[in-house]
Amino acid sequence: MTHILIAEDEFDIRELLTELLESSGYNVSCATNGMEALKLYQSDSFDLIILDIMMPYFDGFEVARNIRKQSQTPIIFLTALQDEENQVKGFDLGIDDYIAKPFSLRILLRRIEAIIRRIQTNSEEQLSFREITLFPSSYNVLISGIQTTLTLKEFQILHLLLENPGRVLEREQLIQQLWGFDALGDTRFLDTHIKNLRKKIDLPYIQTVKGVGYKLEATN
Amino acid sequence: MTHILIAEDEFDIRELLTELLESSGYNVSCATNGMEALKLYQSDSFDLIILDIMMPYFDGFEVARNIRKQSQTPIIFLTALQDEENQVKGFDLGIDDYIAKPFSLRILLRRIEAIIRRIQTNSEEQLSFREITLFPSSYNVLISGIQTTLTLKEFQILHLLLENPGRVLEREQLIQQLWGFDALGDTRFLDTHIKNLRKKIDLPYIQTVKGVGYKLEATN
DNA sequence: AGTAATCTTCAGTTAAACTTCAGGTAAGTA
DNA sequence: TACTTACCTGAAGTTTAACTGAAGATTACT
Repeated sequence: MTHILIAEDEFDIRELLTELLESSGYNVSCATNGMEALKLYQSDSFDLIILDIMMPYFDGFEVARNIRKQSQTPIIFLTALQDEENQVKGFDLGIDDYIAKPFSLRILLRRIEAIIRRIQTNSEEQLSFREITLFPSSYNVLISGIQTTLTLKEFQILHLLLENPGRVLEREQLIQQLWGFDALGDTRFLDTHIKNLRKKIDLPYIQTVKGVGYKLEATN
Repeated sequence: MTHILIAEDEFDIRELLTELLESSGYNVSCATNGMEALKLYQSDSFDLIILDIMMPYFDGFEVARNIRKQSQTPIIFLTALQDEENQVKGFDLGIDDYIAKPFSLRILLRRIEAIIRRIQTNSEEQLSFREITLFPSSYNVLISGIQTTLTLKEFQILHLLLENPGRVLEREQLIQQLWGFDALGDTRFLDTHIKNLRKKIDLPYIQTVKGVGYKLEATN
């Protein structure tokens, strides 16, 4: 999970950011001043750092300079200082983006995503449920750590189930998404794929909801 | 040398940017509209793309969407459109930065540098996977230390595979990138190149994902 | 122009994946 | 309990995608 460090002395902004980022699926840690930020940075690992400039005990510039001595972790300045000098100074320290307050939450989120996208092109994403792990980009599946070969349709079905754990996927919905047509006539072929998939993963997680569809859920 | 593509219909801005970037040591190519930009993009390779949004024959959004279909080359929007909607739309297409006109030359330069800094930590002049080593600039390939002669297409395919180890490259994607057209009719020629490539490298790393494409992955 | 290398097309083959089928089973209902 | 409906399952049948060797077309080089 992407871990973000926020250093910001104003309580309201800190809370706002934390809430926004956590609800977007990020893991957030907060510091209320520069020194705390550096301490946190040393004791933990982060994928992205958001820094206010004007903070007590080391300002954003100091913190950025310090971090850049040791790593290339992406840094975003989020600050009320709009003048060109400070922006240039920031970028020359090696920061990745400079966002002026007041800022739009939507755009802040997009800019964060843009940077994360850029650094994460190499790291492979994965979906997990219990002992099932699926790697969308390599079409690999691990069951209890053992690589398992699935056919395309099986893979796609499992992919959809893993994207919606616990939620029932209707038969028609599944067929619509994977075959691209509305299920009109005989759709028994879906049963066959489910059967084969169940056999291969050999775990009781794919449950039938009679009359509706299938869901991914542990029995207990 | 870092190669930048600028697509901008206004003569003055185009000249200004070109001069600025060339004097900063970049190699610059220009397009005056969206279609020209896409053509240039197909015929040459770029490290960064700067797009105006409002242009004749395909606007910046269209161009960005098209480029993102085939690659992750960094894109910056440089536009008079300041509203939030367009910014969000841009970032959701996968762009890296959005700069509103009028812009400061110094800051533009810093933002460009920030992005280039970010991607150059990943750029290599040598790509390896197990006993395969490929040298992009000299078109050489070593297999278990032995120099191997590949044809251009074979080399390009292997290059793409090595840039994305483990990731499945879809047939259409491969054809789009190496031949520059959408795969419509018969694409059996790809099979032939893969066959020849497999024969030459003689290692079981190029794996078929039936119905999708090919990936580079060791069997065990 | 002539030759060699490379790329593309072709067609037969193989193998995998997908769908159909039909009898059986489990769940829900009266 | 009988009945209905939906789902399960193994096996058979069908389709489709990819592989392959060879031949034809194109391109590059001398």
